[in-house]
Amino acid sequence: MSDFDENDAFEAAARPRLSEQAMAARPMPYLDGLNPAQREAVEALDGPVLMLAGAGTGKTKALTTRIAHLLNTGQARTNEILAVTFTNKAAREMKERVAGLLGQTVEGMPWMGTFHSICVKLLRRHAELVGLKTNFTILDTDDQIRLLKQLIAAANIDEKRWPARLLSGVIDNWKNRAWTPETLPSSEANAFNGRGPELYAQYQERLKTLNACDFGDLLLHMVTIFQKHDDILTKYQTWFKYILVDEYQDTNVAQYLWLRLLAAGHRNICCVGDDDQSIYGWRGAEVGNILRFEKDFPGAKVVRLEQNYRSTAHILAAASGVIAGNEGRLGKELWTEADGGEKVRLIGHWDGDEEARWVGEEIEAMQSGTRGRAGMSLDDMAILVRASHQMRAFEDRFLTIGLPYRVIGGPRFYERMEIRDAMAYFRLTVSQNDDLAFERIVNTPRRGLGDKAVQTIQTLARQNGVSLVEGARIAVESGAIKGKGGKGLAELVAGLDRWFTQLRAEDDTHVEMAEVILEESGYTEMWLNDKTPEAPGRLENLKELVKALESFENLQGFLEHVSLIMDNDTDDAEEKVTIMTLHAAKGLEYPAVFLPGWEDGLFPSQRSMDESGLKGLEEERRLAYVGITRAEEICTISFAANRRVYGQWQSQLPSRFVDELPADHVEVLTAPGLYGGGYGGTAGDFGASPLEDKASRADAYNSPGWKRMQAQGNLRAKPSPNEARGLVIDATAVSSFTQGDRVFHTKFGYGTVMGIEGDKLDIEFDKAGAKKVVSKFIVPAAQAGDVPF
DNA sequence: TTATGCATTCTTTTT
DNA sequence: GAATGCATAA
Repeated sequence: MSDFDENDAFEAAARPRLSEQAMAARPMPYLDGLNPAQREAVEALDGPVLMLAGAGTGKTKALTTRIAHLLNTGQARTNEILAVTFTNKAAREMKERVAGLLGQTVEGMPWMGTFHSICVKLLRRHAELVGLKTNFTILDTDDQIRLLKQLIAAANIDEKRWPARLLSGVIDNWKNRAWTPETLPSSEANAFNGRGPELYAQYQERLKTLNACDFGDLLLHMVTIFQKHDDILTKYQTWFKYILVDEYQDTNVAQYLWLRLLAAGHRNICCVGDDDQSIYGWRGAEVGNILRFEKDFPGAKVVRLEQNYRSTAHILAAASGVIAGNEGRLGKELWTEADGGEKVRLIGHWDGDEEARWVGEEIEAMQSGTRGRAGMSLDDMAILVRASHQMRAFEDRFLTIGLPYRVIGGPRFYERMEIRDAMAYFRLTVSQNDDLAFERIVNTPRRGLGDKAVQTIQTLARQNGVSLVEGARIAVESGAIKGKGGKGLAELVAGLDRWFTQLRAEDDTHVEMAEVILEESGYTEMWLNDKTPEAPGRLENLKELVKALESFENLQGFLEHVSLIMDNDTDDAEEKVTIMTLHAAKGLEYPAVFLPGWEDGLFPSQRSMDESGLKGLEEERRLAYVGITRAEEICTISFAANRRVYGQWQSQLPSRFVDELPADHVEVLTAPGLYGGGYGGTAGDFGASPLEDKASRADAYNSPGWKRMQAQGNLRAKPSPNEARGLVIDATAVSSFTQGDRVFHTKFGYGTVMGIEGDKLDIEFDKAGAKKVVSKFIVPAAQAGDVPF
């Protein structure tokens, strides 16, 4: 662990610099593959540098080469470089690539990581300065909300009108701006019905007593410490000789201050970013940070990377055309040596289901090779959506046709209920003071402890000034809780004590302990007895959790890791199409990209425009830009005329971004099927006058027939293929099934009947796994067998 | 205390 | 259409 330890760091380290033996002679082959701009960015080691790197211009290459160069020339040792990224994935990739460039493993770049992971490391050393102990816990959003709910209730505020989620957002915002309760400007006094500031202060107090902090605190506390303790700041300023920041356009004020404080020493700060890819304004990111860089660091060298190595000329031109609609850009002109390639493809559909169906067919076609193109791997295709609820239509469809897919970003592993429950048990075993963990699992599994029992425990704890576990102990000993609940609580407390001593004794590994805890607490049993279809999956996840523990030395280490890691890279061997949000796609690239749902209100998102006006619209436009520039060869944009919104059918207009696509670089595909041609005629029409065309398209959606259907409330204008084929049978026509029958379900595909309970069937679906389904949605497989899904 | 059914709100985007 | 919260019943 070549960390930044007091000894390690300041006793000018006996460790030799990488270079001292052979610096001058050391070859620099890594410089050869760079273009002039990249090379300039790599070689300008000293002083502030702003690298404006457009999409696909080899930014990571430049950044990693720069680090390799720093190490190779002996300007800095691995632990004197602070390299900050936003995601763990980016940090990992960076480490690997630096190692690759140097042809050796870079053992420990201890200060390469996300803002958050680096701040945790720092804060553990200085926790006492902000009233925490070094072993503080990091709350996740769930805990945070629960805590705020309590505070809101205690303040006699109607949680319905002023929900905890809202307050949590307000507080997050303040933290992103680096405002503590003490430094909160008066302009914020009215927030949360005027009670915001006071609740913020209470919340921070409460965190302190819980020895906990939330995500925003990690940054905020460090900024506070740096601002108040000159000696500490100086220490780090001196230590970090070189600072590198990835995705600078996404930094918020707190991160910006943190960086500026640290960089004030050597002034060797290199920020990499692209103002056109700033898509996190809603999370407090300030594009202003990047626009202002030259003012903040006078004499900064600005390098522009503009040669794109990723996309074809048409795709690049389409993206440039869209982003040109934004004001106040730093200005970059991306170019490529690649020639034309395919134009961006544009297609409209009747509704979201049809869109999903079409995309599925298109993917299958690409997989087997079309239009003179060789077959592509599913791994090379991605569907990028604006909002995660759009994913559903695709999942349903792909499940039906058995097309393998992976979803990036959905509910993450560590956010799942069973995992969080298990973790609460672990947390409580490690530290009985973890009140939030206790609250989470007192009655999970059911122990007969309801609200009233919990209240009794809380009162006892408060009266005696102890933790909830201690309160529970008192309740048990005094017999304050009677009956089943009392017994359950006694067992829980005894269990916690037992596990704690057992863990201490170290007779068992922490992995074994985890198993013991889940077993003895009755948690595993709870899911074994659970008959819902999700139960087996949850048990699987628990197993996976225990397995994940193996790579850690102890429970504490694992808990720490989990609170920061939000990755869910599942590197499964099978080829799969990727489905994810546009936000999640930043930094990634795929030969073929589908961009569905380009409809006004959905994309650009109505909410974004309502809340942030032109600024919001411009951020949406950048999101469009990010989406298009993910594509290397084929980019397909689509929109639907009708879409379910809140379960209600709504007619949609094509996105204004569709009109902003430069016609010369777009090929309009005529939609297949009955309604497909209704929005704009030929490619020529579209090319000639996109604006006029928009009107005609809109008219098509406002046709009398369409209006009539709306009025009738029969918005499902077109029968589904199954309805058309007479495959949807009504409830009165339920045929009877027996165990072992092969059946078909429009959503889950083919399967086998495993069991029958009344009108519900337990079915093991070939693709979708075990489900319980009402029999009226099921058809015998034979009947569906000739359906070409 | 828990289970159930009804009504309500809502869905951007996430370290 | 799903998830949450609330009221009522068991």
